[in-house]
Amino acid sequence: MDIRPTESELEILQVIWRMGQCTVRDVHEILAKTKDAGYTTTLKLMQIMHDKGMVERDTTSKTHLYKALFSQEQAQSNALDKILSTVFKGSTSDLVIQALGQHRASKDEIDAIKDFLNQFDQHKK
Amino acid sequence: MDIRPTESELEILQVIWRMGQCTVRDVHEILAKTKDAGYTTTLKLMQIMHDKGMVERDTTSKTHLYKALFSQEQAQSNALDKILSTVFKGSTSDLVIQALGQHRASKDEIDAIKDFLNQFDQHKK
DNA sequence: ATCTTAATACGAATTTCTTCGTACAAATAT
DNA sequence: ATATTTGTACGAAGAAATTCGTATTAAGAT
Repeated sequence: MDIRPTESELEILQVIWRMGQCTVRDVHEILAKTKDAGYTTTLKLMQIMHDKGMVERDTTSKTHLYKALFSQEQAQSNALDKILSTVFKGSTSDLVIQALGQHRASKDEIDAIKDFLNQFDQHKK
Repeated sequence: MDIRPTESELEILQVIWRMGQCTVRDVHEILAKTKDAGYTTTLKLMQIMHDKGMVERDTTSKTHLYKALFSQEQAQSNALDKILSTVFKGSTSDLVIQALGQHRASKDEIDAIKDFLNQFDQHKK
């Protein structure tokens, strides 16, 4: 399956990932807080996502229940691959340094990253 | 200006950034190696990018010369912001750790990142 | 001078994404 | 039972991105 959700699809997926499983209304109500789109717009998008095989749905009862067919981690991995090749010339370290430079991380976050790097080193040697 | 190049525009920008300045043919020939699109398609895209204010061009001679009006760094920053908010829930450390985990970095790259982190710490304290 | 090649301009077709209105069906309330 | 509310289906319009063909003009070759 092709994991390349569009902008709007990602907004919806975020809600689905957070809730694990949800209805069109669930999604719509959350999106409506920050955005202003009609209910049937959200419905249609979720139907299209179903057609594309991004989500599955349980149609047992009248109100359908949607679940994602891939994880947020997979979407993250995909998004990283894409920007690495399109704007970072493939350099992971450029990406990491840019990310750390522009969005300051907390001490805890930095420590987590350091730990990760040390673990990494050990594997290499 | 709005820095949100599309997929195709990014392919073109990569060439422009690399060469600093170039003609439609320059771009087209490089893209043609990996992709198969007509010359006028590339031309049209570059004209549109000009209309959008992404590139400037020198029309002194018949063959126009294009330059980017924003840097690769700006595009990187933008791309990072976008995926942070859409797939990483805003967590920079998640992004960094994912990036390091999935694309193995060389020893040098890891050292560069460590240096950067240490520098970072000092600023904080 | 004329022919050929190489360039830009531009309209238009195509595709993909987004949005919404309307129709209809099921569930709920009166 | 009937009316209202809540849901899905679906066509179609609108907008944005992509692609390409044709016309025209400028430069270079014969």
